[in-house]
Amino acid sequence: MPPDLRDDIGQRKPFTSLEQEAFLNLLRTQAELSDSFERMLRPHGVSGTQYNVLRILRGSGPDGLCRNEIRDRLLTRMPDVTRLLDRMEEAGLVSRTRSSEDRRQVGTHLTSSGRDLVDRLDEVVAEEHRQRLGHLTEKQLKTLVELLTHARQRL
Amino acid sequence: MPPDLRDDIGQRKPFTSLEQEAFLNLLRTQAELSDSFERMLRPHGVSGTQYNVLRILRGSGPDGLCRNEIRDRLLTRMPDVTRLLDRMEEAGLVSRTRSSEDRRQVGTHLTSSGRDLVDRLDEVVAEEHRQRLGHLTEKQLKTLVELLTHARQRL
DNA sequence: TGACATTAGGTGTTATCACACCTATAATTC
DNA sequence: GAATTATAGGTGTGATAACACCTAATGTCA
Repeated sequence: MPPDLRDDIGQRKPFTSLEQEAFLNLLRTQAELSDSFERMLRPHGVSGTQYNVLRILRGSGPDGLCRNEIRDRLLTRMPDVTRLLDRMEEAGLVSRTRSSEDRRQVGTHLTSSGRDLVDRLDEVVAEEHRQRLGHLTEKQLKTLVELLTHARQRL
Repeated sequence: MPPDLRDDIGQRKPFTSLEQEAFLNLLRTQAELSDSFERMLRPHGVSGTQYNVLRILRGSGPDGLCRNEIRDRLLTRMPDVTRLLDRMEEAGLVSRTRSSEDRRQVGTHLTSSGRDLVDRLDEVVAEEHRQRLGHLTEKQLKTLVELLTHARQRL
């Protein structure tokens, strides 16, 4: 029998509701998986959010995407994408070019170095996910995805 | 049919593995729920982590807990609990007293104001969870908790 | 076409996080 | 019981996140 969250965080009282228990379990599980993910990325010099940006840009055309498009596609809310991209530009992972049609827009796209990095990371990332979630069966993973998707339906 | 994560973040390619899809869904769902939770707490002047500390301290004796105990019970890793507690002390939510047996230890406990706050928040928090997760059935919530607990079993 | 709103991007500033390192007290061990 | 190790807490510092606000370019419409 796996230790449940209450044992884990040394809580004595029962949870006050099933909704609360689900929320706290979600927080805990995400925190542990993300911590591990960030530690895996660290030696490669990028944060989880930066890796997310690299993947987003790899999936888009050679002109790249504008800041707001990137912001909207990020998994987590990030109010200061400008300086996130500043840092990535400084690290040589992305570069920016102001559009000539709409001079307000600045397209951000991968440099070859950025593309190399994200390509190289594919394998490590896949291995990380196998390590962390590979013990769940296909059916369990599918159910988990379904339930998480369903959980997001309430604004 | 609820929109899946790929629609949500404008991703064109399919996920590379079921494990990855589960991980990304977990990140996304947690981010949305936490954002909402933080927004709910904001008018009350505490962050999610601070609220977590308030609950931890409410569940412990009148002597409170030492810093490391609090750190270990937090849902998310937090390397700088000292200054987190500094801020809460400054806000009048907790107070600290150095132990006389072991002069290294400092017990942190709720002030009456801190206790009032966490008690008052019970209702709002319960309502928030109902709002956000109340559309899941009891069976779904239980399954979700089980799967999240299981997902945490791999170190 | 000129005023106004909207949109894209950026900046200033403060709070918070994160890491490495430091100090004081207690426990251990020779 | 002196030296050493372990433990509890704290500090210094740079990086990042968060919030409000600002500027420039484009759209809209009286």
